[in-house]
Amino acid sequence: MNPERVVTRFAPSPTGFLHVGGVRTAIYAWLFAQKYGGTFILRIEDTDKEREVAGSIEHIQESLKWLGINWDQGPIKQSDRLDAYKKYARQLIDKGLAYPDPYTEEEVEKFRQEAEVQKKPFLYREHRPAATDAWDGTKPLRFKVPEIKRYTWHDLVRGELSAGEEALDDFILIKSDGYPTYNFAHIVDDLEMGVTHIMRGEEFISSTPKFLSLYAALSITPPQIATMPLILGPDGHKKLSKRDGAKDILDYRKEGYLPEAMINFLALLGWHPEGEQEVFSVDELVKAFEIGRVQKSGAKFDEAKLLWINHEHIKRLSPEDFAQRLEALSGNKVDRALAALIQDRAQTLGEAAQLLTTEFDFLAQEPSPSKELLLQGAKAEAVDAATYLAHAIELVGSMSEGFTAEEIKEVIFPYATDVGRSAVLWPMRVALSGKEKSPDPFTLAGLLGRERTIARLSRALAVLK
RNA sequence: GGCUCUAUCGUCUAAUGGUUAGGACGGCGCCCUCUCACGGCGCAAAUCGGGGUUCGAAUCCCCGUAGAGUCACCA
Repeated sequence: MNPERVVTRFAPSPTGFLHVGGVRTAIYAWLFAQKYGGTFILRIEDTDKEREVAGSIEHIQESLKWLGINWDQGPIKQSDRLDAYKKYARQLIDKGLAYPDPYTEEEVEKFRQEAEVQKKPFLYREHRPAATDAWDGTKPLRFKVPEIKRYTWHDLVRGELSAGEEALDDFILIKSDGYPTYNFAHIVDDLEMGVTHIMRGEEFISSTPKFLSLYAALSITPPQIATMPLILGPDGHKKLSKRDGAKDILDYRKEGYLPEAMINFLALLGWHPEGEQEVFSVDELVKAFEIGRVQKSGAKFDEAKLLWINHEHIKRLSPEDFAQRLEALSGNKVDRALAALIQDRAQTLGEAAQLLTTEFDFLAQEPSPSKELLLQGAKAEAVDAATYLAHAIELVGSMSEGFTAEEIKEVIFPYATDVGRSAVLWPMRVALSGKEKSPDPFTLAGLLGRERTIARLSRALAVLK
């Protein structure tokens, strides 16, 4: 493959947000272009003004930017290119391969219903008018399929594919509102933009013969086609849709998923390189990506595995990077020492941010643990626990040098091991954190510093007595 | 209904004619351990069914079955 020639594109329609299905198609097209040093184009297929949702284009761009999927060209809007479509439509008319549809929408709808009643596929070409007027732009312009035959083609993922004559029809090129259909516009655009490889979902397999007949009519060599498997919803076998709980990809950002984790997860949902590696950096994915290893069958979207991959990526972040991302998400300044404590514990940044205000608020809040809590896991009577705690306070108080977790452990641990670890460490830890669950007492003491440690321990001692 | 695609543990997948069918997630158990989390170790768990081809089939072929896609002035 000539690396200079690879041009791929992602061509969403601006009908709302991007969900994981669309994003994965974008990822594959982008990875492929990256791998071969090619060009990746963002094209907006806004030829259906009815379905267009305001703000979608910005939203789509923001989503791609968050993921780090950068485009080399675009966004190119199809609505800005109506002249180009007219030009090619004119070519087809001149060749006698396009004609205005004389029927009303109701009449066509009647044909369709008749076909359905007869349990036959609807084919407009069976009602193709014998003669038509010149196209004046007020009627839909239809393609006149020049040759009804079986088409066979090669798909980069599926191999040889073919479809019979039922897949060919006189489809609409230009709608009565002057906008082209997807079927026509994407072919013109891919040609003019020099697209070499098309990645798209399997819903387009059955219309591929239509495209191939149009390529032939325009004397174009079609680009390489790679059909992506569907992403299915978590329950059942249906294609993932907004109704099935498909979320806006930017919702994942809000919840504290890392973009690199998202890319890692989606890339592996329907593709896997050789070997058993599961966690990949984006660079590694680019290097490893092979279009031929894309899966043929659909994959269920498994939130649990996404969570796991996100956690893996969080753990691999530098502590400073983690803290900064946490700050970006929460909008608050984050204590670096606390951040270091929760980096291994939180599966998402959102969970991390929450930990900071709940389980890990012991730096800000003065704990006042009850006697019950102080003894809960201590395996010791109150009197004994009090004695041990008093001794622990003495030990800590006698430390003249540094006050790090390691040094505190050196002082306390031998004693605790001697008289019973749970009897010493549990009350001590609860005294410092006020929580049933928390990091170990040495870490806590190191964070709190000598004065606050002694204050908290003393307060707990009073409660025990 | 026509046309078309797909089919390995619950899930994501590896094995492109020869493996005790491998890994990961999730589940369960054990270890580490004052608790929680992290970490380590282990267990259960699959080739949709039936025919062929072959010394040998998850892999190739055929027939079923199941699921999916499509048959728009949507993409």
